[in-house]
Amino acid sequence: MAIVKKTYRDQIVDYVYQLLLSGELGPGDQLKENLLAEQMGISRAPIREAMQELILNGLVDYRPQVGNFIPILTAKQIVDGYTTRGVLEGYAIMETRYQFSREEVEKLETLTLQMEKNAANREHKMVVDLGGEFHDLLISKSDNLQLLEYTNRLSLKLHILFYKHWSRLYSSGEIGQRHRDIVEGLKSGVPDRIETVVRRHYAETGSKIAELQRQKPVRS
Amino acid sequence: MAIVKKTYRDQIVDYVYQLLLSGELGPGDQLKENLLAEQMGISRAPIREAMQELILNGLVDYRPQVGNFIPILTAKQIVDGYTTRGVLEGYAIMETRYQFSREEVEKLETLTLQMEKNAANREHKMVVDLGGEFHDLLISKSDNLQLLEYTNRLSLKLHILFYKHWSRLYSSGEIGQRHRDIVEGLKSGVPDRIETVVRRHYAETGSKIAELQRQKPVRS
DNA sequence: CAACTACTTAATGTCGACATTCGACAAGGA
DNA sequence: TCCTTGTCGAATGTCGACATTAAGTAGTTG
Repeated sequence: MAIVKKTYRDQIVDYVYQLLLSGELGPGDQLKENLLAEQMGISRAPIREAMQELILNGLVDYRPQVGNFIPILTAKQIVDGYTTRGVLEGYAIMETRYQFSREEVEKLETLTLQMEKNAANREHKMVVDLGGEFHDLLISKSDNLQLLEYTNRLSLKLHILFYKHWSRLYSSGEIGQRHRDIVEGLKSGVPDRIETVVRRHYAETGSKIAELQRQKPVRS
Repeated sequence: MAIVKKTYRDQIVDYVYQLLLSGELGPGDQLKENLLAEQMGISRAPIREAMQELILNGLVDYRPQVGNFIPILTAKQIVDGYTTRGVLEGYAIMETRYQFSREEVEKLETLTLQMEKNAANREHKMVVDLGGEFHDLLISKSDNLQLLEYTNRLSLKLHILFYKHWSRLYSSGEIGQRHRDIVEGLKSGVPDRIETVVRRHYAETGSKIAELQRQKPVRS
């Protein structure tokens, strides 16, 4: 395992991700270049370059001459984000539906059971990790890098911005049912079927999160 | 009409677009920060920030500690790019298929005829402009900003990188048939139909351009 | 002659300081 | 009271210089 010497820019991006995931930074907060530079012991130049990446990935709202802010998404923006994700991943999975081996399908079913179990035990972190594994396996067959690029960027954005909500998203039963539907759609081999199931899955996830957001729209 | 005072960063991005569209810059060329700074009479800082945007939009390949280069896309990358565009736009149009008025559909048909006519007269620039208008009208009904963001970015990337090929893409008859198929799919109101037609349209466009690229893979 | 090494060059990566601009707040007047 | 205006502070936008690194080149050695 090679030790890659990352440029400051990448380190800054990761650092901001951590701030967001840990809750130290939330919707509406401003990312001040001076402060970040001071905290990391570097100058503002690489920070401003890292900002561009965060802006383009939708994790930061840029207001000229004013600053960069963590976006406050409306319910519609949340739903639209997940809908778009469903469109991208639905296609990726549909197109590669025949490439899954029997072992891989069984792995998906095992992951579903594990998710159900951990959800029942309130092991939210485990549920999230297992869900990530389930998701990664599903789209792993695609070799359309352009499609995967957008998919990964959008996944990252949604993950970082809404990670905190995941623990209250679904009941154990719902999680099981949802993922079983996806696996069944995949096993059916019918193009429309799997694509529709995936789209619906993300549409409903978006609605759920938008609903949670609505319950506490502002931050402390 | 307000005069918007653009930041240097945006001006640089536009400048690079012009260099690409005019052919002064082509696949494999390096964008040297010093040179750009000198040409525009500014320092390298805003140029490096503009680079981030170009990189994230796929118009520049970044190689750490080496430089930024205009990408040389493989045939598969070209096809994948257009395929992805078909997925995004196909969904956007499918979802809004009932929102088109009679006048707007007639406008689409008029544009198709005009494209045919101009293509027959070798007025390539006009064909491109009309095609853009056709395309813009088709996706104008969507209010999913996340979807439109990816769509627009991808359109821009493909437009800028392959603009030079458009003049030899299609015969007049092909252009007419293609766009008539899309309009017919829209008029049918059948979800699968219009989405499939749009996907196929872009898949074929991608194949065509990849083929042209293959004929002259390197640049003068 | 091939391969390895040290050097050189030219580009990117980073820094600290200065210039500019937005937004808040206070003072003044209708 | 409300609106306008001027001032001020803090943040972003930009600059020029220096540090670092990758790749080519010349030289050396087997």
